[in-house]
Amino acid sequence: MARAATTADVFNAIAEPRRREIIGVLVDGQERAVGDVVRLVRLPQPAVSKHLGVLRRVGVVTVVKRGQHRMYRLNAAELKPVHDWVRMFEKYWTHQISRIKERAEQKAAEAIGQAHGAKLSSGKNEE
Amino acid sequence: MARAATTADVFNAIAEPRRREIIGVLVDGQERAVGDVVRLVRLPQPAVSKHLGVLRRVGVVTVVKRGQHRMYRLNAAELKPVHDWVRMFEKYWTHQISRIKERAEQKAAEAIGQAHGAKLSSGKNEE
DNA sequence: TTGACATATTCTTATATGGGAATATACAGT
DNA sequence: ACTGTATATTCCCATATAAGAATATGTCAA
Repeated sequence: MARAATTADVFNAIAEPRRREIIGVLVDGQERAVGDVVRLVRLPQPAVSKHLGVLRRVGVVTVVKRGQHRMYRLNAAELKPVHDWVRMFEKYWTHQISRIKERAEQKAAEAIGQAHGAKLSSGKNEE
Repeated sequence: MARAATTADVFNAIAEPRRREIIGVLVDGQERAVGDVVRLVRLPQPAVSKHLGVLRRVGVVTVVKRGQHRMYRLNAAELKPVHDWVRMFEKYWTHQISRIKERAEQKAAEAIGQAHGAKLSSGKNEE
């Protein structure tokens, strides 16, 4: 297999910097025509159309035709999986002070792991 | 140009599901040998080594040799950019009740937009 | 040294880009 | 119908995978 399609999921879709830029333009929840996005992100129109196409296929944006314009709007809910996933690591940077706390938790976890008989590496040279 | 390298930045690195899985294994901050990761994620060892290589190049994990093992540890700080970016959209799902609030804000923004001279065509249609 | 184990690297191959250029499609106004 | 505007699509191409197989490298132990 090759790399997953950019439309495979949100994580792949937002991996592209320009797509994040485009999302940024729509962050206010307002709908915008393609041309407006083009002006704001300063990319060729075909490029923007393609990127919007990817975002649409993943559900991150929605479209509605209005006259000769296509109005795109952010569907932020689709970004929640990313937020949910990365929130697992929030504790690591929320308070720099918490490093001490982390250490403690780590030690605790370590102890539990040992008690549980979790077989880690074969060597038992670890303290 | 082709697609950006998976090692181009954290966003590209975590786009791969298996890599997120591997990160998940290291979420407790504990260091683990490659073999342990292999057992936990149930992927061929070369695949795991490659994925860990990508994560290491991006800085999401760190390695240290210990005997014949290579101990990998999560460096969660490198994931902060993702968290920071996606947090821009947090408000859209934090309280479902906030939809009302959003509407209000949207209206306000819309008004400002109009005043700014944003041209929105009239008429309403869909397919 | 020999052998067993742990991990990385080097192929190959099928697939998917993203950008640019050119073109097609759709719609609005006259 | 004709023209201008807005947006999407197609084609080409350089590049980068990710998985699998095979192999190489590195390290411990007897």
